[in-house]
Amino acid sequence: MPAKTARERARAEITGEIKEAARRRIAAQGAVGLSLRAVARDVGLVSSAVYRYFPSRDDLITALLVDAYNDIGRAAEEALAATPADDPAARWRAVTRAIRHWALAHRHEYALLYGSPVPGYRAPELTIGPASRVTGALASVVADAARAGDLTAGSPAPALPPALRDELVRVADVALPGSPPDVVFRALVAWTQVFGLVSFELFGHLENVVEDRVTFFDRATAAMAGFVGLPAG
Amino acid sequence: MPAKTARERARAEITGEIKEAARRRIAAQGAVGLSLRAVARDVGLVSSAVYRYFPSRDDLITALLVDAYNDIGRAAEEALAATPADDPAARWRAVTRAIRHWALAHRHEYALLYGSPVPGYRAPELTIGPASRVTGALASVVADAARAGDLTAGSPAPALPPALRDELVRVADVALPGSPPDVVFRALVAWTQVFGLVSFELFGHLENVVEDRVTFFDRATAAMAGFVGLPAG
DNA sequence: TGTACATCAGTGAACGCGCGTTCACTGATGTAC
DNA sequence: TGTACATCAGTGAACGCGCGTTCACTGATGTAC
Repeated sequence: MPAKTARERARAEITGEIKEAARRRIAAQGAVGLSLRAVARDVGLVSSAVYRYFPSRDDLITALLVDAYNDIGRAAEEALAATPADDPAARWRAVTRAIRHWALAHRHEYALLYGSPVPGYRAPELTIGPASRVTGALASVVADAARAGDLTAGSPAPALPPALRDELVRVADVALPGSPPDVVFRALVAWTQVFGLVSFELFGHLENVVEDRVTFFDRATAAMAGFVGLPAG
Repeated sequence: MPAKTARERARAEITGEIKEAARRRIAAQGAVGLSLRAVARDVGLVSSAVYRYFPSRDDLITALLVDAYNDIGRAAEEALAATPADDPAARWRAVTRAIRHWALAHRHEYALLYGSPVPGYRAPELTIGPASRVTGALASVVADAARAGDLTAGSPAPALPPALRDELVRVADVALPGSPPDVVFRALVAWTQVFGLVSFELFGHLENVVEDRVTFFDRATAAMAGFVGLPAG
């Protein structure tokens, strides 16, 4: 790698400043209303100058989307790495907690990732990789436990039709190597529960229902860990 | 009730036309981008005329929100009413299916209700009643079964701290009369799972994961019915 | 039943605003010889 | 090391657009006597 020129360093820095300003705007008003001109103003640039860095508003949103997926993914992976491998229930708790914490600390970014799609915006293929990191962290809690033979029976498995079993085998190959279809099935159900609960909390649907959110979340994910068959260490 | 005057009838009719046009706009482009002027154009009115019917754009959105909550609530209640009371698992299936069907048929309205909140828009108190109808239908499946003594053990209950138990007792009073805290707890977890899964499907997070959505949804909600302890009839 | 006045729906122009994107330009940085 | 040219970041004006909301008005509908 040749040494970076002044121009290259300046470019990287200003690209970062633009994204940072956009993140602040999103934190304040959400991603839908994100305005290139406002971002330019915040950075101290003329609006047309932003086009030297991002070809369009959509490209800026894509960059932020990718960053956010990587960010929440990293948080989940770090939580996983910090928890002993021989306590599957604790690992599930750690990863789900990390997801919730990241979501609370980045409400509008979470909404960008997991809320209603931004109208008129279509996320390109390149977001798929970063998007799968969080899910990968959750999946590996289950897959590691399954491979180690640590899973308890979990909830009684409903009879899965052959076509669905085949699909689940394919999912296992990609995300939960070594896990049988029943386990993959329960992991997917628990996966939707985690994000369902986080979204409900963030989007106001727990209002007047559950006030002690931390405790409820912990018990809920613990119950779902039991559903999946993850034993406490 | 005195007979309606021509003015009153016209008013009701045009109010309906405005809401209908707004619904079509939302179906096409989502609620965030909803424009009073566009709606006025669709109805054949000048934009300022809409203000004779709704004092502001936010009030129009509120009206649509209330209608949508009532609509999905009604769908859930009808599904409940159409299923024999002595088969709790079938009732859970019927209500969750109704929710998913309504969501698929009204994607953007679902997003308005359960997706990211519209920035700058704060739903007023009067939306709470209609909002609780769907949830009430789900809750009564569980509560009816509990009152009839039909619940099986369900998933092993994690030890709930006293403060949370108290909260759950309060929730039971409002929504699940006669259900003990453990049952309320599991019902809430299942509730978040249903909407988590529907949202994931609608918002594109099952892409490249599960393709046979109908089957997966059915088995997932069946598994969660088991988690709650709802017996098959 | 007819008249006089009050209510109200709808009009059309206007206010003030912000948006994404394009384009010809200037001046600084980088590169090749 | 110095010069000549190419690259590129940033400028400022402009295009064309749509938005929510207000306001004075006209004409139709409703009400009281």
